[in-house]
Amino acid sequence: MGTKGEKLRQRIVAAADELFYRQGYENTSFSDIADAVGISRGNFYYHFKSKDEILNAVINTRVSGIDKMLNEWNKEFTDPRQRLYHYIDMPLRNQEKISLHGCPVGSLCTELAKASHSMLDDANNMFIVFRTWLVAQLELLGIDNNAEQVAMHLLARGQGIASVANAFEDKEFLQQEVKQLKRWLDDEIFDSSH
Amino acid sequence: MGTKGEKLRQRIVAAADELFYRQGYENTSFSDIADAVGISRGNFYYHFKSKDEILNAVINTRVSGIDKMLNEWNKEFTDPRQRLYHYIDMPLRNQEKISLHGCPVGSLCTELAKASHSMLDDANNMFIVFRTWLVAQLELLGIDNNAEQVAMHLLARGQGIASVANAFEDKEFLQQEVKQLKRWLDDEIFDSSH
DNA sequence: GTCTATATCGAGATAGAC
DNA sequence: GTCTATCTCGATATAGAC
Repeated sequence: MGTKGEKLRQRIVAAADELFYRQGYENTSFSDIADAVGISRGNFYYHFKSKDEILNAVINTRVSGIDKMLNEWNKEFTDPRQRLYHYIDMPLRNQEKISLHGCPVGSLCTELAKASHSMLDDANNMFIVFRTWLVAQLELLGIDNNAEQVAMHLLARGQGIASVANAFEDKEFLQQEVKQLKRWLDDEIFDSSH
Repeated sequence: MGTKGEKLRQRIVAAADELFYRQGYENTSFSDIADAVGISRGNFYYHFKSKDEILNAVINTRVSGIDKMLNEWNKEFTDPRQRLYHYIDMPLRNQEKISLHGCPVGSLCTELAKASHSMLDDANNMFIVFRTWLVAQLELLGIDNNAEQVAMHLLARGQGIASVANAFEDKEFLQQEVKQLKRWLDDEIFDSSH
């Protein structure tokens, strides 16, 4: 509500978000987050009663952050093709972080899946927001028989690029693959739609 | 050396291998492994002095297991194309496990990368064994200018399929994507090579 | 070799002073 | 609201009996 407490809460979530991305959820302790924010562990529990609670807050922040970003893309680009190019270029714009820490969406889902964590379903919403947006762009281009399938394919291609670029810490590979994915979009999607 | 101790050691590694795949490395405790094998925690330390040591053993087992599997494929299929089809079909053959636990190669590398674990380089050898084999098959088909790049592309496609299938626990998606990847191989690689 | 303690540490979580 | 203890638990790891 604009109070000082709310702002601190946001700072905690932001710090946790960054640490979960860099170190993973389970590798990040309350001490890590508290240290990053500059508060004590005890104070931490005033704002979040459990680790699941902060994970939930981080996921919600990421989901709404993705949603906000896509809305900005919609304003920035009127042509659905440009929007899709911009999506595909995303790994390129974040190549430094991705080669170091993978995709923030996929690596969290992978971690939660391994842990059989109940919040995997919530984390999947990060994917779903992207997918919904992708489907919308594809339908604007007249692709409506298999838009969902193409959208899922684009998600998977991005995950494959991020995973391998991360494992090998290889930015050149990432760049190659983004180029190749753009060609695929040109040949298979854009050409076939008119 | 065929002693009883060696056999128990192998049983420990096999149990750890399975548990690391299902639960992840860090989520698996010595107690988990000891319970699975049916020995005490204390006995465990007679065979492996640290958790890193058992991780190392699991990675080596997986690397040599992959190597052995690929050699068997080489015997089973003489045509490099058949071999590549068989590679691409691998997620299909393991679709149950992959939708539940992801790719055993990629998910371990992702976990070790997040933890900044020094053994990530060793884990990457799992990828490299596959890649080397893929390059060999592609070169047999006369693809030698960009065989490495195509091999890396195939690795990444597999990772994308496994990651998303795992996050959504979606076998249908996995099946669709394998089909699509086969078409890509037909159109982009096989057609262009003659 | 295999076991039962046990040591040690760091994690999540709580209580209560201020 | 924020802090300093403190509790509890489970993990890695060790010691030493058998």
